[in-house]
Amino acid sequence: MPTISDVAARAGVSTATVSRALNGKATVDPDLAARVRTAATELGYQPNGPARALRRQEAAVVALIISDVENPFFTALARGVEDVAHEVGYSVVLCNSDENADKENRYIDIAIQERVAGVILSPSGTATSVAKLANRGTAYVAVDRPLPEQDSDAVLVDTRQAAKQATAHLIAQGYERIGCITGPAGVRTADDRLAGYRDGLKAAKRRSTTRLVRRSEYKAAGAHRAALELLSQAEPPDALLIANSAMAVGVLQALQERGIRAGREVGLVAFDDAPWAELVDPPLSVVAQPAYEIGTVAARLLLARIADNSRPPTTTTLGARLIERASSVQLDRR
Amino acid sequence: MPTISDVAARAGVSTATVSRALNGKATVDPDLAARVRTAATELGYQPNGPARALRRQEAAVVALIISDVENPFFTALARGVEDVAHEVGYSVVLCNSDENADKENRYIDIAIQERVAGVILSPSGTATSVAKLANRGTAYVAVDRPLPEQDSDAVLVDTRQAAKQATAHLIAQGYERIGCITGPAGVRTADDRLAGYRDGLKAAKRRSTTRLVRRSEYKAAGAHRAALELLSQAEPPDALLIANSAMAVGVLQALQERGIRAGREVGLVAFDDAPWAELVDPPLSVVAQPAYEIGTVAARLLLARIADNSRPPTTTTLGARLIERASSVQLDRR
DNA sequence: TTGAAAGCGCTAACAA
DNA sequence: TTGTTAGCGCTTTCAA
Repeated sequence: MPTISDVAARAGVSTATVSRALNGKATVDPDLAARVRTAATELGYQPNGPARALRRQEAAVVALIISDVENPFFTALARGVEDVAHEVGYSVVLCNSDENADKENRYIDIAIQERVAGVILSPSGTATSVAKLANRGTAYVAVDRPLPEQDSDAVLVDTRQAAKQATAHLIAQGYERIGCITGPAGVRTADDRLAGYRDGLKAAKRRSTTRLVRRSEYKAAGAHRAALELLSQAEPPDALLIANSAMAVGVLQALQERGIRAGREVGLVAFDDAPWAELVDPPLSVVAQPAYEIGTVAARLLLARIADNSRPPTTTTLGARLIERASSVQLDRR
Repeated sequence: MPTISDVAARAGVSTATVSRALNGKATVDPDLAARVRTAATELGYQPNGPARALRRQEAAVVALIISDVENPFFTALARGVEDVAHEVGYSVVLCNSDENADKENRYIDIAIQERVAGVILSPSGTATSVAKLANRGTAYVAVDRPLPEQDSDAVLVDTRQAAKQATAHLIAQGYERIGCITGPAGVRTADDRLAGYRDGLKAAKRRSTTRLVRRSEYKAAGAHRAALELLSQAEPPDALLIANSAMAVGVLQALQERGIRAGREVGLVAFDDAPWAELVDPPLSVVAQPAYEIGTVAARLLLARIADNSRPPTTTTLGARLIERASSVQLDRR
């Protein structure tokens, strides 16, 4: 593997000049610079990243720690981050914390060890391992969920408001016993969606009851179990607000197994506009979140903080959009 | 940020001893080792990754370059790679080449620059930028698609055989004019699935005609267009073999728009068992690929090659499984 | 505009 | 078992 010295020898200059030429410094004689570039190409020279990072005390890399790579919401978000980061020459390292505080913590350690320029993460619950980043002065931005401390950059969705709106929609459609299947306690989006659901009931002077609420992992299997439980009750729900699209899969499976037609016997609204939402029968009403945009905004925020760590913290809250489809329209109204 | 010298000073030993203690070398006095660990914890010491990589001439990192982060097939594969890599203390860096040879090439350069221990990639077509890896002696493994040169490790699926089987199934169900919507020319899986489709027709003494074949990106939008084209013909297909699940979404949309019932007027089989495949009406028949397993096998192969670059190249071919659901059962047979 | 030289933090060869 | 020391490849003063 050729080094900068090999290039220098071949071009007949010092390593300092090679470094300057290859990094586009203006203070290099054009002829020399050309000679250096030629030599580099001929040798197939690739700079040694770790050596550069060691010397510069920072790598042109940002870490993105998300809680589920298999969740389309997060992959869309990831693309947003990538697109912005690449524009300015940063690489993005994707890490999957699996909604697991230990894994998250481990990835934060790795990010610190690798001396990345910054970290974007969807914090998994209450663990404050993020404090380590703050202590070290590493730039970071929270996405999807805020951090316990308020003094950090964050890009969020007004998910409570969206849940309230979705609930109001179900009420307006004439559903009587509206239930909610949300994510684990302590995960902020899960709590907010539940709170918004309760807001919606309250605004319509409905009583909310824990008998119609279930929590599970943000996955199909848990939601499947939760739905079966709810449907087995003496007074089962006639509509459900579901906290993400993976859970919606579980709920739809449960309905199918029980032979219950979605939208007729049980109205449905789920968070996240999955590509297949229009394909199920009846088409699934959803709350569409601006996942890609969350990623781009977060990346820009991170870059700004990398450039100036003293800037005041910013929280950006984006809106979500309710898309009404047939799964939430009462039969007698059709 | 504390360095190894700070830890050494605090523990009253040399940096060499700190290094040995923290890396679990057996030749350190247990008492000293304990003192070192205490000092490290008290200081919140985190080793400097680039410095270590520079000295060791290799980072405990493998790069995974996939052609589409938003494709569940690749995210499942990624989890397989992750799980195996983490077991042995390697980090995984996920890169999204977007089916774009330039981006792929760029990521390969980055992988080389960062001196990763190895690369797993789904090669986007014919570009042989992979040769750079070979030249430098960096370990790599191809997944999903083989590389032009045969002398490298690869983990593949016998996708041609699977496509043939799926086509035979459609024929057995009584479909007459079976079409195929596959990925871009030059992408090996796309070509293989088409070849398998033709194999299937041939085995049944059917003529294959290009009028029933379309290609597009491996995305919903392209498949949507392709399906509309096929359905607009004088003699439209009465069944379709679709090369992945994102494309299946596009095709199902097209059928919906045209008011054509899948499985009745047009039989369907798609590659990849998406979580929603059972939820559409009628449930979608699929060719399930062992994505997670591809990832685990590839990771183990890569680790073996990192350990011994002289071992003979291995190609592992895994099977796919046809899951027959109602979308490929002729109405008169139900 | 260029070169010489120091040094980023770590590990490993060598010496004690 | 421990310490001393060289050096991985690069960037960046500092001096010329």
